[in-house]
Amino acid sequence: MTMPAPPPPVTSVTRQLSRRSVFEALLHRSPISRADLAKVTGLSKQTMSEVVDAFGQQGLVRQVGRTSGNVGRTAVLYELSPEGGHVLGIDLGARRLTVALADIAGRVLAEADEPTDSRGGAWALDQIARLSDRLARDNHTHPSRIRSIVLATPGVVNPKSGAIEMAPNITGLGHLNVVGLLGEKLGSPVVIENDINLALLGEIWHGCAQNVANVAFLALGSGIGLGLFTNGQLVRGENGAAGEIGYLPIGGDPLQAASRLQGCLEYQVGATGVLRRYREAGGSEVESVMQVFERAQVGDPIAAQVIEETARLIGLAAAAVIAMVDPQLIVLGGSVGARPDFADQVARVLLQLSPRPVEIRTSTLGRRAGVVGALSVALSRLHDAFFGVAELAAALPLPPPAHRSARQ
Amino acid sequence: MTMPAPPPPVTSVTRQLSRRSVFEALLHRSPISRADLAKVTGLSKQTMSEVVDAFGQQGLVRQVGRTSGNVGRTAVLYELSPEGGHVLGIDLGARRLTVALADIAGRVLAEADEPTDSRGGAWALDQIARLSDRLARDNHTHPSRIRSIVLATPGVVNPKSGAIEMAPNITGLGHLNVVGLLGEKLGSPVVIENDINLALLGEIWHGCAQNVANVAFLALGSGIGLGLFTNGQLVRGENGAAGEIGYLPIGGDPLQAASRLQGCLEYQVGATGVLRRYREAGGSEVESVMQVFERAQVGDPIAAQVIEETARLIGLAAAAVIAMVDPQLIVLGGSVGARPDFADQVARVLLQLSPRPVEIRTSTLGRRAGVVGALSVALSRLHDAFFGVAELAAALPLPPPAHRSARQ
DNA sequence: TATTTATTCGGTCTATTGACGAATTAATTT
DNA sequence: AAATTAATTCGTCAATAGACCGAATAAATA
Repeated sequence: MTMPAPPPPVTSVTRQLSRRSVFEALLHRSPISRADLAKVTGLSKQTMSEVVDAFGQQGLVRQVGRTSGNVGRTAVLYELSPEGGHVLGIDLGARRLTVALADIAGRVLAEADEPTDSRGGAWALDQIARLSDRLARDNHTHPSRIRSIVLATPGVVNPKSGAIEMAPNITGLGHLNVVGLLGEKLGSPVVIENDINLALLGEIWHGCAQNVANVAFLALGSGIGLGLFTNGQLVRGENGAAGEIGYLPIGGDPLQAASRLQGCLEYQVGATGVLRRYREAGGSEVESVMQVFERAQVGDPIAAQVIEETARLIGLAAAAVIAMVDPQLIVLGGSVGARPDFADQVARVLLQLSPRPVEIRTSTLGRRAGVVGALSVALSRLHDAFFGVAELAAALPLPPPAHRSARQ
Repeated sequence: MTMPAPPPPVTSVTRQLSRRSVFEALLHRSPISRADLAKVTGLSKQTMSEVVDAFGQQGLVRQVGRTSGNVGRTAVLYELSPEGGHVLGIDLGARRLTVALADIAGRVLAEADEPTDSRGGAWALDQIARLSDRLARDNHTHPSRIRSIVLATPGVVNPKSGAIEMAPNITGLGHLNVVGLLGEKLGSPVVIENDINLALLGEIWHGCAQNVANVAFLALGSGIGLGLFTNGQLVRGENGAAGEIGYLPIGGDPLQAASRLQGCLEYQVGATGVLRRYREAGGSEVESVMQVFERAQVGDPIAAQVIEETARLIGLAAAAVIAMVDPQLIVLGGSVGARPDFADQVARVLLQLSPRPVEIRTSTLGRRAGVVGALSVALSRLHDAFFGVAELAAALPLPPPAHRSARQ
């Protein structure tokens, strides 16, 4: 068994670029010969051989056979080796914990889930460690091979510190240094990101929002939240609180106490809000929003009315998103939002509202979206660690504002 | 007089990087010796000399004296030469046309403005060409030295084609190929961008939003508009229509005919909306929003009430922006928005609304913001043309979603 | 035999290193 | 005070290493 690949030794910028484009080509045209790699990347065959040899020694690529049938000498085919590294995606929800394992090529090797330990906090972290460990061992991967871990969690994640600042649904998570603790338990760097943001990235990677540069993900479940992707980038906001659209001043008096505390929109369309509205409208006793939908389907007019109103408010929120960031697509997700019937209602509302309506789709990954998005981020972090060209990414900064102007 | 620098001959990626960092150092530490450049950039003295010599031959840098007083041999000091290239920023407003000229180092050389030719369309373009030409010649710069031009205009600018798709305030501009016509008249590449977006960039470059990665610019004048800057990038949206917050479903019934057409929020807080509300509330005859403000200042209670309501709605819009993109700062601009008294009112409203209020500032550049922003974009486009590392900027894409998963 | 793959061998470009001369200030001697 | 020497810094030269490409060559196969 090869050792885990050592941190790539310092190579010059240009070699790093070559390595990077070769890796990319390997990623996309999996079994491929060196000659073809040279054609695809535009590098010379010699450079190609050097890079592939280096990758081979690092354990990043492996041979997978030879070409045959073509005129001429046969070529050795290469692909990315699973030995190159593994990544872990974790979705820590209030109810359910999901963990997924993938190799460096993005092949999902395994996925597992359990009910979240209701004691929360440190217990949940232990549970994550246990489940991750099991997943790795069951797939013939030593946990030490895992190089990058991303955790999806509800709440606001500070983009600078990586700390969880508001985790309303999981008790005692806000007070823990999750990055540190989990990183220690699992033995590799952990990054935390908001679950809705990751669900959005999941849909972009493997779901219904592929190849779209401007998408919004509107999640409606027990609460409401938004993920924004513009210019091919996730919008986190200064404090990681972008997308907290529960606080949109829509659907009620924003100065009301309940609105200020819980958020004006969330007060209406959050699960408790929907139930409250149903109750206040004279509906019979129910325990979950799902039940309200069931009632509506069997002809309860009050339930239908409550749902219609919910769709109207979500339509307004979608219109606000459209007015503000002009997405190409809005994905509806979450336990309520992902219902096709509900999405239809929202789309109808939007049609009446917006001068140029935007396509609406329902999440195709459903509750897997978060964990898939976590994998995608873990993966791209791993790739960046290997092949990132950090200093190049920076845009050419403009001259300093302190400059004296000729006339002002 | 040296010839305008030729398009930089194809150099290798690594040399291009060196050139780039040397240029950057020159930009920021204006008069600097080669030895210091070497220290700052980390390049060797030898490479330094090669690059500086090349720059000198291109006319990009020039000598500006020698050091003295220090121990050791004196050093020749260099700075960016104005011969290196000039850029033009143009703000084509409905009322006023402003043009500014800067050199490659970002030094603003001159600025001029005139009332916009009211016949609009082709006449306005002619006017731009005339004014630009005069500005260049008055500053001993042949128009052919201008290498990059950015035009600020109201309306939606398609980010892909660069065409103006909705220019409500300037007649006949939407039907013209402005990029082509103006580029031909002025002899260098023209880029068009929405005026509010450019005002935002202006405030970020030289105004009140320096060194902030997440800002929103809320412009309130005859209409209302928003500029968004997140992760250090401008948010344009899929069709360039990001920030069209006149259509936010705030301040009225969004299903009303007037709301659908003009935008729900704009119907209330746009200039005509403010005047209508003042009239409907029984106010005496006025012609402009400014007059309403004047009335309020001399004690007209109806005017004060109308303005208070306007501030309330802008506060709601700001709250929506905060909920959605979590900026660090909101800049108020436009003829109405830039009034400090009005901004104070908005800030007060926001304090009551938002769980974590965001700092609010008024534009410091005022009506110059657009043209300054245009300059900043023209400048960074010029820099990119010289020193951009286009192919490197692309992020490492994730593996294709078509990959088969082990379990799904 | 024609074709394709892979390797080897120069040649070019870029950047670094160390040595060196040139220019200037500081210190010391006459 | 003037002259000489030392120290320091700037910029160039020459040699070298890393990386890339193109051409030539060997190998393998329809």
